[in-house]
Amino acid sequence: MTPRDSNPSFMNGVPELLILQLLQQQEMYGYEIVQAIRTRTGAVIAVGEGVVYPVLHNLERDGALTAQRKPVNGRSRIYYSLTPAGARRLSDLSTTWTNLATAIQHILTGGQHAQPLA
Amino acid sequence: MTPRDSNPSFMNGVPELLILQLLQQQEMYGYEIVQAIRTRTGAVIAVGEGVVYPVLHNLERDGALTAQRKPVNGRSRIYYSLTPAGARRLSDLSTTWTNLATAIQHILTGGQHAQPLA
DNA sequence: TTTCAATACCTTGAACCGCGATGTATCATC
DNA sequence: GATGATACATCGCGGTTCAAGGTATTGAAA
Repeated sequence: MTPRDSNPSFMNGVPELLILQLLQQQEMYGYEIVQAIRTRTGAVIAVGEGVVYPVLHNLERDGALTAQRKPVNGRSRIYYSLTPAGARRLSDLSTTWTNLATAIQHILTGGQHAQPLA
Repeated sequence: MTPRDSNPSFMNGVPELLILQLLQQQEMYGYEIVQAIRTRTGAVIAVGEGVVYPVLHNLERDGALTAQRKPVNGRSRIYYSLTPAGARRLSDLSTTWTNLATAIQHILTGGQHAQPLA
């Protein structure tokens, strides 16, 4: 009864988190984001365009991003910027992620005192 | 061509990682693992039995665990132990996870020097 | 000059994982 | 003798992610 908002897996939403974080630092376009994630993580994380573009569309639909089309070098780019709502969303996801990673790290270190991740 | 084994999402397999880690410390049975994860993470992570039992079955099938049935207080428990293969698997997953979490943390901290997670 | 690689956008089908629900059975408690 | 905790198990749903494909422009190579 009452379908309710379905429960996403507790580990999902990382691409969204990364994208929001990147856009908080500077406005970017989709293709740029794909490469930024690849390069800044030393290719440890590589999300494809098939992941990034849908996320961007959803975030824009939800009012977390604004899009602005700009022709550059004869190529059409769509630059995305964080809205205040997007910043809030980033803040929430970031907190959730840190709690999660800390909890996992806690188990991995054998329940001892948490070790720094790096 | 050549169908290949499909690529799991880069964020999956965390329950498996946690279970392997717990079993490395001591042998445990399914129901116990469910609660151990809940309590040791302060309820930040709560995987249900619908997650744990299938993972245990798969790990046993893959030779990463051995199962041993023990009646305790008239209740039948199935205790699982890590095999050497399981220990290797844990080591691999653990490394992968740490790399991943470090990479994400690196982006979250704005590409500066990584901050300790806890 | 045509062909290839890179840029830049996009969608779609399938896979997989995790989730809640559900089911069985035993034990202790009330 | 009903309820709740223990302990096992499975199943279908749904969401995320993935690879693959598609369009179009630019610039370099062949």
